[in-house]
Amino acid sequence: MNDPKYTISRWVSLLYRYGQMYIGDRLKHLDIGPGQHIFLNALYKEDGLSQEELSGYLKIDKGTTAKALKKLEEQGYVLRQVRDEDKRSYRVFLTDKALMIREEVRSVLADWRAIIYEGLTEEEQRMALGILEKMGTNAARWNPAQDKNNNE
Amino acid sequence: MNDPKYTISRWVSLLYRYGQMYIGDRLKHLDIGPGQHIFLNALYKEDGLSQEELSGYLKIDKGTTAKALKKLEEQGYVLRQVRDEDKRSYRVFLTDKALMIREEVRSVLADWRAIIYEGLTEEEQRMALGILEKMGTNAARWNPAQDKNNNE
DNA sequence: TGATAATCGTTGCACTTGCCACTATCGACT
DNA sequence: AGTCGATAGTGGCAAGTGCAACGATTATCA
Repeated sequence: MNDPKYTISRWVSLLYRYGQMYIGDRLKHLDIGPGQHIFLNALYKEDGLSQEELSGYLKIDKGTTAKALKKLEEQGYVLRQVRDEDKRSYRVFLTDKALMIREEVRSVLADWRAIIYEGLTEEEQRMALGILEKMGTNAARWNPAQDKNNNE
Repeated sequence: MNDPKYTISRWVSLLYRYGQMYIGDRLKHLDIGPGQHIFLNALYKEDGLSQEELSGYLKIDKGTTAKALKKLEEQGYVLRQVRDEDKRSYRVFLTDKALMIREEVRSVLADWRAIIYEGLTEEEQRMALGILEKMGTNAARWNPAQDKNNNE
């Protein structure tokens, strides 16, 4: 009787994994893996953040953030400069190379969204985002690990 | 203007990763990692499946499935016996050890669901599942990789 | 000021996951 | 029966992710 209700995490898992595959596939010709686009997009939204701020905003471990940004820097999509006010931290900036592919990266996400939104009414789409946001917020609020990166 | 709409994948990513963390944390005393509970649960629902059927049902790569089941077998939660009718494939069975923790495993998932459902009305919860299911189905239908495991 | 705690970032480790190549077996077809 | 393609499962590789330990810098405070 309660069986079907247990499958939310299965759908979430599927959506996450398939999304990673789709994005990775569409961006691999730019040498951007599924672990990096999320940082690019965050920086498209606001440039010059520190790694800690990125970790807090995306709720991603700072070690993971460091690795992703290191790779993005090696590929020339990003450059990091030490802050004068605090030499422990960087400011992460997008390069021209990153700005050049901005629309392409965004359109990949938009395409993926279109795929999973297929057959949903406008109303349902709005609701989907709203509900996901609520659930995501719940998840983030619960998680103790989040205390470490709580700089929003 | 279209910025906020792009964040679905971010919520999905967050929900997936935090769910993995939560489940991993709650089950680590049983030596069950976040990569294994999903298989246990599938087997709780239907025992004796082959690895290929599990892969197809969960839409998970068969290599990943093989590794997860190998580990579950080493830990004594599962045993695999070759089918007579087809010696290439196994039947995967739960052991008593796995059945013994069935309710615990399920309650962890139920707890996680309760956490992310917090503040949602019954109606919204139903809708959440329905919409996730639609989006998941869309994702699964699109993905070409899925052709390889399409045994549902 | 000097000692101690907190913070930003890096690195190593373990685990999950997907992809690909490979083996063994099965099925279909001549 | 013999051959060849398809299928189930394995193992190696690479990438993403979280965690914990660490170094460097900054902040706190006695």
